[in-house]
Amino acid sequence: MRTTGPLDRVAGAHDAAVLAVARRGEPVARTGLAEALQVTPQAISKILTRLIARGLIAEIGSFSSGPGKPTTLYRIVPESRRAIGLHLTRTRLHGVVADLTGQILERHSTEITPEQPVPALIASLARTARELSGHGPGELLGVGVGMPGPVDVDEGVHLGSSSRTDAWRGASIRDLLLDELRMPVLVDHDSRAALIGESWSQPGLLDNAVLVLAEEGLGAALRLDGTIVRGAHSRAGEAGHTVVNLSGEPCPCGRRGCAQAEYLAAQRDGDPQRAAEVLATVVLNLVRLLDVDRVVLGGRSVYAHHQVTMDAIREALDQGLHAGAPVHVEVLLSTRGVDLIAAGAACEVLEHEYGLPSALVGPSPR
Amino acid sequence: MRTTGPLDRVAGAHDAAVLAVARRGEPVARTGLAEALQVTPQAISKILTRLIARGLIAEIGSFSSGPGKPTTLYRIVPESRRAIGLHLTRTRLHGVVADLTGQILERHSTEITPEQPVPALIASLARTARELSGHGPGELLGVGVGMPGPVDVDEGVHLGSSSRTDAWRGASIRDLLLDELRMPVLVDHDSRAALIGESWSQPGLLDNAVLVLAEEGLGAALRLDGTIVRGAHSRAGEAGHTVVNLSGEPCPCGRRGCAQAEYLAAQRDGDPQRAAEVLATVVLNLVRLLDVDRVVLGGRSVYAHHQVTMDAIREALDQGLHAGAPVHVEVLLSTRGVDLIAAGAACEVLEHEYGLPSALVGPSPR
DNA sequence: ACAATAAGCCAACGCTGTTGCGTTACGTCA
DNA sequence: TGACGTAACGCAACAGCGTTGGCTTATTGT
Repeated sequence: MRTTGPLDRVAGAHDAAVLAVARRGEPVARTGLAEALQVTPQAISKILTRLIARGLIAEIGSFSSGPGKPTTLYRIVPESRRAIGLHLTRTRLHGVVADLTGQILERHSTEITPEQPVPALIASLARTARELSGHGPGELLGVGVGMPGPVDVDEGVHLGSSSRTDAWRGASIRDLLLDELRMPVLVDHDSRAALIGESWSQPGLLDNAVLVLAEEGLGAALRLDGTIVRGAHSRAGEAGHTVVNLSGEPCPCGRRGCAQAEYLAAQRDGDPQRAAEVLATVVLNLVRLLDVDRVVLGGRSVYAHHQVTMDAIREALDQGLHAGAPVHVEVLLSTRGVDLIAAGAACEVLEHEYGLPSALVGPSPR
Repeated sequence: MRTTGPLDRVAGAHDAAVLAVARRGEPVARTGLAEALQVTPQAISKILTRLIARGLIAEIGSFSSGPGKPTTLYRIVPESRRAIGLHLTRTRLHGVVADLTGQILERHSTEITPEQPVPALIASLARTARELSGHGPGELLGVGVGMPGPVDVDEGVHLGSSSRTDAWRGASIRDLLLDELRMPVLVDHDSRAALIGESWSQPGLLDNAVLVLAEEGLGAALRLDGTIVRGAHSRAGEAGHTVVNLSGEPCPCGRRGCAQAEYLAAQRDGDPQRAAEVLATVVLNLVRLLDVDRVVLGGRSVYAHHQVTMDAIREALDQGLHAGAPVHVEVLLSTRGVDLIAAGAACEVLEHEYGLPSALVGPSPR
């Protein structure tokens, strides 16, 4: 987004809103957009002119129903921009290239040695990014990295996990990778990247949603009233360390009955049913507390037992919400599979460039 | 806020931001505001001119340090606007008048008969509002009502509690009271009103905060990244019905080990220590999940045992956050006491009129 | 008394979306 | 086949936002 004038914020927000509507894939028309953005059709013309000049939107034809001049139709140009997304775990590095709509154009996967020191890690990330950077048309916007554990997205540093010593703690992954690649880099928490990715491809649908990610641990990301929640220290989403069983399993974090401890214990005991029930409790707690209307599930551990997991969650929601009003909560399994986080990281780069700005007035008043 | 032009959104946001800074009570100067809002001093002059014309801001003098023309100082004019706030429970009706800064000017309390039918309830509310409307100078903006149970703030209707039959369920309290008083009315959930009130008087401080309210039940309100969370169906904040003890006390909502059930059971057993520990678990769960840096406690049940409660929460936070990074979470007891919710409801009216707008582009794209 | 300094005002500017009016392209019907 | 009504669209003038550059004002220090 440009930052010259003061009204660019208005223009930028409108541009982003039009792109969001267009991203859904269906052709868009002037009138519909005017209604969606609450501006006059004439303003939409100006906005579309800007977007067309930037190559993000193109005309695709016209549509006539009844008398009068036919409506001109426009579509997003997916191939106009690209972004690289990298999913980093302790043992693997999975990367994708995504176009402007979040569609995956190319994949690349590598094994990495666990507990790799930071310089070697940066080299691996850069190698995968370079491997992917050749594929696909359109301007390459940058590289997004999604990784487990708390991450400060503003500084691009990994804050270190709470339960163990960590070779990556405090590493300024963003700055190091930026120096290496000479390209914008964005580093964020894995589940947050995943949720941004899921909502990028279906704008508006996940305005009030949580994504629960069950990989090595149990994490979550929150989108409330349209905004991703990061929290005061960029640590929001630690659903794995909320207590669900006061007298339960001890957790490395020092407390008893953390959801993650209960979940892992059930898995260790070979009891996927109990694990699913723990997950269902976490989900129901989130729904009750945050009043989201959509829940997205992802992560290897969910994919492995998706049937029992989905059943347990649906049952818990049916029971738990029945007493109250007839609110409907949709439970979705991520359709991206193993690409979930890598694609999300790529979409986060797109969102950073072309997403809706959250605040109108610059920073908060101190 | 005016709605004529398209740029009023920019102006409105800036006006609100200046008011927010001024609300802290200290005199404000052009330069400081320019820095806080990230605009030029010249723009601040224009903004202040608008606000002075509306009577919201006044000049109070000048301040000279070193050579050069002295800095002109401005202050908010608290007495320029007023709002009425009503706190409704099953047995009592407590009302206040607050000025533009949220200071309480007058109180009025009444007993009401439990399970009062809706028409009588409206009459009681209107009587208290009229009683209060005479006090204090300044334009009276409207009436805010804070009440327990889920409330749809957009429609102004009480949605009915989840556990019992309810004479007020579905009552359009806002519309009925509006017809009666011919004055803007705003109805919201009690804990949400409370949090808005607390943050109104200290702008910016509670940008990432939860307020936990322990009255008849256990409720919460969330403010994340500066925005009050309402949720998809205006039901966010049901912290009382999150499970903390999978094999615990049965709850009227149908599940076992809900925080509220555990809390009330501990109180019933005359064990304030255990009740405090349940509350501490709820707070720690909220802090972990949402990464807030401030927690505000309120409600009669907290005031009665504030020492053990605060101690238990501080201890839990010390233990629970020690393993991770050195993040500091401040735990505050509300200073408003029994006025908490009534004052909050009044502030919610003020915020509706003079608060920061959340979104830049009108509605969300469908 | 005079210079140096800092704050604030005025006027012109670029940008936003809006408004009013004219143009274009279609379907319909005589 | 041609006139007419209709709906989408473009052009130009407009009001309002913060910005820019130059000038005025009020204080301190020499």
